[in-house]
Amino acid sequence: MKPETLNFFDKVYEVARLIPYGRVTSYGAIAKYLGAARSSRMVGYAMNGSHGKDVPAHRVVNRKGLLTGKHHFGGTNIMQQLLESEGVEVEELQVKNFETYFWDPVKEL
DNA sequence: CTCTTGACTGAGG
DNA sequence: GCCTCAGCCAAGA
Repeated sequence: MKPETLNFFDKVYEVARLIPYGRVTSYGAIAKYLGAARSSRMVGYAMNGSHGKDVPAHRVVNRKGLLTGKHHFGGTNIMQQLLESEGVEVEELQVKNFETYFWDPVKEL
């Protein structure tokens, strides 16, 4: 299929789906991979429609490893529990050893 | 068309 | 390292 036909949102979803199990990445990393490094906010904005799709949005956090989007997972600590169930240690909405779990699509793909 | 909203980021103090 | 400010840009009203 032609990538040109894919919307910005769709591209975000595809990259998010490529995030390995037990790993996390940042909005900026995804944006950069898409060639829109300055549209990091759009990545998060796009995740609003990620529900109902196979997008592991819980593996996407901000550059500090903070689970800024947890409010979009039902309002509770669902996002954190999802990560912990994958082996990612999370403490107070923040991923521990973030650099260790960090997965950069630009480098890994 | 203009204006607002945001799951962000980098630079400066 | 933390806090604050400004820039970024797509989508929706």
